Amino acid sequence: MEGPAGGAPEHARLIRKLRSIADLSPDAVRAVERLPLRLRELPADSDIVSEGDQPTECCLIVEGWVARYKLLARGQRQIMSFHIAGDIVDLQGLHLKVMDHSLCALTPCGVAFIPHAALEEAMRRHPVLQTAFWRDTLVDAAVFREWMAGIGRRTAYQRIAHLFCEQFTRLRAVGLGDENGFELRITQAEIADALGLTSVHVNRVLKALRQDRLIETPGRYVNILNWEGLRSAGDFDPSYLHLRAAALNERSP
Amino acid sequence: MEGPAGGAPEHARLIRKLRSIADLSPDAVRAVERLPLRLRELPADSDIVSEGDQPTECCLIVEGWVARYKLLARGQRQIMSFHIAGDIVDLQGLHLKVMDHSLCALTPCGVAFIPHAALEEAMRRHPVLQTAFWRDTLVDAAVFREWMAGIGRRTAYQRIAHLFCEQFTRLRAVGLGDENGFELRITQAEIADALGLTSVHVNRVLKALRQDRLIETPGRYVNILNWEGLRSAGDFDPSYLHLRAAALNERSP
DNA sequence: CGTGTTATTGACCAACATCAAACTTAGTGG
DNA sequence: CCACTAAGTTTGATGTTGGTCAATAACACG
Repeated sequence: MEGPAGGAPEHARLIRKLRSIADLSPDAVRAVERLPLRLRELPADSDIVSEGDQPTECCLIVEGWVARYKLLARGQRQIMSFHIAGDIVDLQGLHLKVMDHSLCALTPCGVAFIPHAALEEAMRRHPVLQTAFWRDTLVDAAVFREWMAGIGRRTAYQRIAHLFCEQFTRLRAVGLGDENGFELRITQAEIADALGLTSVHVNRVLKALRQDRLIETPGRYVNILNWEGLRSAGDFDPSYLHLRAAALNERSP
Repeated sequence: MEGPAGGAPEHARLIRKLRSIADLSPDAVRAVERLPLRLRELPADSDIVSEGDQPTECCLIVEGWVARYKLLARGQRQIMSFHIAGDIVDLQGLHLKVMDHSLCALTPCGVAFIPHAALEEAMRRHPVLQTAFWRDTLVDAAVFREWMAGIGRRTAYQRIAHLFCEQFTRLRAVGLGDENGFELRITQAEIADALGLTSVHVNRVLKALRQDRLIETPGRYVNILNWEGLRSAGDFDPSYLHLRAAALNERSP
């Protein structure tokens, strides 16, 4: 019954993620492995949680890409973060009872719901887990701040370069993504909604990034031709991701 | 020994703030009152904490306005939040050891430093305090998200209207601010850095807001002439502040 | 294959930035 | 109390990034 990482693959993803940002005791790992998961498959474009909901479970992403977004008055959408396997996307629901935004599957997704009560019990028994989960919500906030700085003060070219650096780094930190690139499982319109741009402009900037030989984009794949060039174009410094050194090293070429 | 709110005025501000977002037991209130505070007066334009620091205390604002900001590659500044009396501005330092941004006094400020150890001890003894502080960091994150949506998708006019609604609501929620307005203790350049604009453009938009009879700005004061107009111009809905009903009602005209 | 989605490109436009200068306000020191 | 100064506000002229509108091309999937 025990998988290669000492639990079901769903638990393993979560443990890998928590290990990328915090140090877990063996005891805590076992507690995570015992968390009850209610597994579900969601089609693309379906909401996982919606603004106004009062969830009683948290949602762990097992497979696929998820977006956190708000809809504004004139129907515009702002995506505030992308999430990948291992992320628990609504830990905040533990303490903020009403959702002030929505979460949506961008690709077909495997997700696992964990009752708030089970998480609370695990945290009570293992304060290190409490630290890890709180820390995780703080890292999310740090990413919000970095995105805010990008949207407010960086050019479209810098923003897209920065986004690619961030996604690549985050995927590598949890053992996904390849040596020199990653599969970008979102459309240009979704990039636009994340960066405060239009899809037309995203398309033009991507062309420029290709022409500058920073990336190649065969199909849905982003192949990084020149990491240092992309990093400096995007003014990317991964400190704000607060990754542990071990996880960060996964990125180096 | 007990003041009007049952403690020194510095503690009272913090309690008032925590009460605006969470329900505190009398026991927890007493624990907050016993938190050791190291008081300091800071001149305007001085950093309270800087990017790269590894603080061992948290900073409570007792008087004045504070900005959270990042400096980017080309010397541009993005302000990510404003803070007022009662806010603990770097609770995240409890779990993220290295600051990924800075905090700066915009006005002369009274601040109180609280050792991490004292906060941790209080939270261990009173789990409700732990909930309240975690919740506070989650509300901060909710505000980041709202600002991100504004910078990414709202016009300059909407953003400024929204900011004024937010500041007014937050000041009222902790018992500061007047019936129909508040003292705006920041410059137009600082508004610009918060909203991803230039000070020139902020100035022009303020003129438009005045001409539309939404506000008056005698000196540093923002007088709200038409709350409903300002609210709808800024597409402001206070849900994301996650204020308790009692605190929210302080805003109604 | 067809049909809907996504990507790409062009022509034109608007919001906001940049540059520069004048004006107002708030301190500061004599 | 008044000059002097520095900071902040206001305004105009002009430039640029990125938006809008629209059409076509390339995919993806049943």
